[in-house]
Amino acid sequence: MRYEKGHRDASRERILQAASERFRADGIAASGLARVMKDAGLTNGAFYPHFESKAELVRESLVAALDAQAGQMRQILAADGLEGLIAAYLSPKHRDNPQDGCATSALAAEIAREPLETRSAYTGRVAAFAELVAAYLPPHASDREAAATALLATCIGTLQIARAVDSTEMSDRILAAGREAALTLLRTSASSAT
Amino acid sequence: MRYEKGHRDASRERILQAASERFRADGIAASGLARVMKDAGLTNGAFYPHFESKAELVRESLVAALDAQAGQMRQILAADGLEGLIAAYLSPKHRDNPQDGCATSALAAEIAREPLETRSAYTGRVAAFAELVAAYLPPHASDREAAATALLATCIGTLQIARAVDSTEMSDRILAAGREAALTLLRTSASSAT
DNA sequence: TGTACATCAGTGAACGCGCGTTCACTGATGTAC
DNA sequence: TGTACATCAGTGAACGCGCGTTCACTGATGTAC
Repeated sequence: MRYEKGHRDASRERILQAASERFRADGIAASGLARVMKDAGLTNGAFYPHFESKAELVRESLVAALDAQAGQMRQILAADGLEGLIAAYLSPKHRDNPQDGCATSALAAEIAREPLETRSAYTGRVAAFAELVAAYLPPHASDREAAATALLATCIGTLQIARAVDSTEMSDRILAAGREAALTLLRTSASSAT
Repeated sequence: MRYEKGHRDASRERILQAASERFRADGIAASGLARVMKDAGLTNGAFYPHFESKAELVRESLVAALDAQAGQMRQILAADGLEGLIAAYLSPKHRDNPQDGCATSALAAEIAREPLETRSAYTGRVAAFAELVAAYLPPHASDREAAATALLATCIGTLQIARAVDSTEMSDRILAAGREAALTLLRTSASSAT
């Protein structure tokens, strides 16, 4: 072999990682492949042996980011429950590091404009997130799936507004308001009968 | 005058309207000025006598969209209260027509990457939205501003996820879950003491 | 053991295209005298 | 009243640039005989 075994796979992983960070940081449309490839330590031309098109890279890197996120969510939920997840999601650290954070809060509007195959892959992952969260809602709650989806939506909307405003003080207040609301939804779901 | 009085202002308004729709529909980075100008019934070159740069157009058209939205919100609130606003915001019609809808749900992530001046203009408008909503929360509620912000965030996050998923059925369920959660936040805010 | 060839991840220049932006010009109508 | 000029919103071609994509080539190492 001209390169050690696994070299090609390692390159592909580096491209996916670089792309998923770049897209979350700068947006999909605003990110060029040349920059992604440079971040991955490769040159322009090495892209197409790995991916068919930018659209395929978007889909694959989005799936990678979402699957990694699911793993992190599982860990946090196991350790600190839904309260822990809410605190971690609506934290200044998450707000200030979109490149390592939730793909939905960074890319939702752009995902809505992607080809069907990408949106379909996204849809499945979102449903999985909701199931993950629903499992931590009290078993007697009515429609846990819906409550879980709304809880996620509250977190996502809050983080996006917190990122868009230009005042740190106001942004912190928005995060706090979101945490409060998320906890309220959690408690309300806990007390609602089937 | 070579053109009737007000012609220039009318052109500027058409450019702003075309831009604000195009940006909300396709995103800022993915929208070209040539297309916007064509939508406004003008040619490329007529852009720069009206605006200094694309960044200025983004800021001005965003402000226009947000101010128009504030007017619509005021009307809906006056007629149907917060319940009416929630129903209108989290409706299939709004989901399916981003070009005429909420600028935040269409552009939040991109606004976060805009120059300070744009984010600053945005911040003021978001605070105004929160005030508008807060005025319809019961007067005895604790921290109405925070409750209003969280209510808006829930609506925004819900709409974005509803737009991103590829299944209409699931999207409808997401909207319903968001409406339910928003009403819960409204009721909880109403019953919380200062 | 030595030599010819195959393999293939990656290089780097080039393709056409649309981007944001610039600019010389048009042409209808105003004003000056 | 007639003529020369000023005004200015808009035209449309062009600028350099970075985009996604293509492709001839490299070079290290495998395999065949």
